[in-house]
Amino acid sequence: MRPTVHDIAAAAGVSLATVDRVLNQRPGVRRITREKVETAIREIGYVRDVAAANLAKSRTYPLVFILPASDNSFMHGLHAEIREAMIRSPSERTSIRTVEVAAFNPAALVTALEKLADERPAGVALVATDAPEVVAAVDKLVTDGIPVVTLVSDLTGSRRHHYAGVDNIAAGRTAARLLGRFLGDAKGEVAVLAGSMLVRDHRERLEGFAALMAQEFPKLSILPVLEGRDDPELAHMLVADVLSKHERVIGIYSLGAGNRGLVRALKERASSRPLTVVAHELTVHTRAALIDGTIDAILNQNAGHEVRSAIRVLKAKADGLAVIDAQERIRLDIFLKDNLP
Amino acid sequence: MRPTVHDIAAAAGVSLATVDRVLNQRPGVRRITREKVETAIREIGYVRDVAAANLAKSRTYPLVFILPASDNSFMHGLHAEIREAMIRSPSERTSIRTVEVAAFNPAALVTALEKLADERPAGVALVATDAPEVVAAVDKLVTDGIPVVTLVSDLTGSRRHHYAGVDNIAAGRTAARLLGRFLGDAKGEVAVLAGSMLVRDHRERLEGFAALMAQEFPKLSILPVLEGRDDPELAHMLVADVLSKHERVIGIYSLGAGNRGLVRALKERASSRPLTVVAHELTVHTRAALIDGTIDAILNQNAGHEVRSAIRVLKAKADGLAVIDAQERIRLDIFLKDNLP
DNA sequence: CCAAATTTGATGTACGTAAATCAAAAAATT
DNA sequence: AATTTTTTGATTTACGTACATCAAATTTGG
Repeated sequence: MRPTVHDIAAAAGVSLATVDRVLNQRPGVRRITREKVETAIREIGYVRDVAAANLAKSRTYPLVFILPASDNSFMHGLHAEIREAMIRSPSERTSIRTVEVAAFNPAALVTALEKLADERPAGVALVATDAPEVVAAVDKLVTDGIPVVTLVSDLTGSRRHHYAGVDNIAAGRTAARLLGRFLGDAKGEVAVLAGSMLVRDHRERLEGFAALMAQEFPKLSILPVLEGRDDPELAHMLVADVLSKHERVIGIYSLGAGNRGLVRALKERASSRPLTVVAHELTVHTRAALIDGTIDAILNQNAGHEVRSAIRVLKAKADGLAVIDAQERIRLDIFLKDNLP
Repeated sequence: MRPTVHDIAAAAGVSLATVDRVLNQRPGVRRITREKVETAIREIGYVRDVAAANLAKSRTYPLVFILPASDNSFMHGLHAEIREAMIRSPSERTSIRTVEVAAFNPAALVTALEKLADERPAGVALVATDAPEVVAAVDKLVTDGIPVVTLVSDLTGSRRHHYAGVDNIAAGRTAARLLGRFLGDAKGEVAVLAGSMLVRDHRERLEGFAALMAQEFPKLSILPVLEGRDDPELAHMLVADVLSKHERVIGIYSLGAGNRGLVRALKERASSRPLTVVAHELTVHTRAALIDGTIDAILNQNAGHEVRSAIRVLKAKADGLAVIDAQERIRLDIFLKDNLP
């Protein structure tokens, strides 16, 4: 049987009330007594029964998700997963609220973060826009004792407790190797379509991609990055343009969202010269393109896992509990047409 | 606020005791009353607070894991993950016991399963050996109301509640495409190293691999399968032999465990002709070989996820609760040297 | 319509923790 | 030593559910 507060009391030779005072950091306990109790806790290996404690406290975990107001499949998917989590809220004792802020806009994000200081939620998850003032705002929350996790895009240099997202440098390198290996001995040019170089995850993917390409596949040269702003129309135009102007393009890496335009441009092109394409994020569009052979591989981050992981981590941090690191590592999914879920 | 038993009682116009009788299927309630209560439950959307219920019942979930006594890295890893889960047992209210049975031995497995009927654990997870008598034994447990999940290797045709493992046909197909694409235009032979064709997961991987190879990469021909019985020594011998005898081997698919022998054989070979290798299961040996370039890709199933998923599912089934399907899908990891965890 | 059987209600205890109150004891201050 | 202050103990209620007991009400059978 797992030890309870009664066992601590007996072991430390104090009353239940004193144990409670120590456990919940209530005042009115002498140093010596406090230490006696703490020793007893360590010695009998007591761990608070979180379920019972939450029951007694009628505790719920008010969580806030701050998301960019972006209109692409991935963000829609992320929203959908958060809605799913809201449905499960009653049984998980969470109460989740989402806040939408303008995308790629540090100021808007900072404003949203500052508002939370008074509200004091049990935890905050945010898709970070990478800027010093955002780091400061996040650090402020952390200092105030509010658990913070970054979602999808990290905020390096900040004191956030956790990052629920993939390693984007590794993703870029993986894309490079897939493209390089799939292209075999062929020589030629590779086009890169990104959303915006202002977002950290896109920058990191490009960084990893370019590094590995240069290092291992020197016979492939990378064309200047196309910034499609995750907009299907713009992406379509850019890709169609590069394909018509550059004869020697034999590979494309699409590292952002909004791949609808890319797929359309690929299907419209006149030349029948083979083209190897690696793209990010599994959506209805990329999935169809993978199946019909327009895209060769998709790198994906599972939004559902990211959301559930963020919630688990926030709850654990709010209670000062440990997390299972291996469980919370968000893996990079590689999908070929054969292992689609 | 989430409705409680009191709310049901008020809504149905009965006492708490009657609600309790209905909820816990205790006798002594008239049909009409029972229906009145059940309607109220549905209408106010009551769901039992499992945490509170488990507290009141002092409930623990006695779970049994039945594992083959195989001496390879993957099974060691699986054991390690179960030990980790045992450490977490107190806070998860589980009490986990493992049973080791002879590998590839239906009779031994059946004996172990039959013993469990009396013990009546809250759930059983087993690495299935594929045989009709095992199906019968599993179905017996299911009929007795004991939740059963298969782990790593499935038992098709049985009434097990869930399978915590990867889709092995898809894994085989994925291996085939990786190998085929990595080899580009090259023509030649491909060797396949398996553990045993008596195990379902190995059979399925081969099936998927052979099918996709024939369909999409006809210029690559598959040599007769080598059965290494997951034994490093035997695998070493078989691979060394096939490499020396077949000049035209340009690819290898290792779909079983015990890849230490394979790696050794690859490093020892004289010829410098390039060889593309896809193997299963990330272990210290395959990881090192991936990094040094001996292996080109590793397909992996995450044992930790499988164990945690099996536990979650067994607990949910024991309580008659729903599981989050997307969360419990065990994904096939594809590791290149760039996305290693 | 009465007795027996069944059904329902009322009530209390338990699970492990949180939180509050009030009294008693111990320590610190004068 | 007397007083004030601080510390500790004892006890109670609560969270939402499970489970048991006994009394009261209702239904059923004869």
